[in-house]
Amino acid sequence: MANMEELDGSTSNVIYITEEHRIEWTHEAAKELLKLYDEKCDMLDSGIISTQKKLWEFVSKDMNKKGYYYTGAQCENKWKTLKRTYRNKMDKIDKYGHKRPCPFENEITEILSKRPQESTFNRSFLSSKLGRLKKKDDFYYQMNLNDPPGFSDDGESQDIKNVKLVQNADTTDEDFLQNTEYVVQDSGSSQIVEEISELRKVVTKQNKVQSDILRQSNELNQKIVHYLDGATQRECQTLELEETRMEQQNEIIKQMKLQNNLLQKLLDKLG
DNA sequence: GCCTGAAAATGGTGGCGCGT
DNA sequence: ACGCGCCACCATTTTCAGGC
Repeated sequence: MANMEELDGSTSNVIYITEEHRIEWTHEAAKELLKLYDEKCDMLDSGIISTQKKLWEFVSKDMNKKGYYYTGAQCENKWKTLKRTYRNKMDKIDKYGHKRPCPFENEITEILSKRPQESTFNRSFLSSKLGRLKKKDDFYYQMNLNDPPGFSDDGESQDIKNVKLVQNADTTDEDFLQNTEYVVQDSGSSQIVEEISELRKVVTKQNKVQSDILRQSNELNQKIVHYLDGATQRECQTLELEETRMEQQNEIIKQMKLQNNLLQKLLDKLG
């Protein structure tokens, strides 16, 4: 590689640019990219990040903090390339059964398995799944590290451990980005992002468990309702049968009375 | 409230140049 | 031949402003 330009003063995480301004991705940088992308996707899912574009800006900023100087667009491109390479490899496995090592196969598999909508081209599904979770005007999120989202009732707490990521209609996305940057830097950088991500996972898990319980409860209730409906129906049928039986008995009694009358008249004539 | 068209967002793909 | 990084373009969906 001729005429390389070293952008980073440190000896590690060195990035080179060629005469044609082609950047190079080191193995470590790509691995970091996948890790950050996975994290940021979690934040996108939970609505902390509003769009994919912002996601790549955040990834880029975090990469910069770790000494990897790539733009959001470059990060996005790298992800696309990695995904394409991954798919090509998988296609070849399907077609020819043989396998050459695919870089970051495990990492990409994990990311795609968590987000199946990304593994195939299906925009409508993607949109319905992720959605634009919030309209820009509604964009108002609060994160509290002591309490997972939705579990805190003290939004005004001044506890320094707490972190708030807030954007309302009066703030621009850029303001929000900068404020978020400020808060995150002040509060311990990527560790907090990781904690948010972890907390989100816990909440998601709890929500899933709750959802499962509710679903099972609903199924049980439906069965009970179904059983009760059946019981009511059977009871109605029993009543109807009973009524019919009573009517038949009345009819029998009526006929017997007529018979008795006739017999009485016959006896009177005979004797 | 509904409709419409422009703009934005997003993922996929083809092609180019380069290196191996 | 193949892989990689990048760019440009396409198809589709969503958002949003404007008009009725």
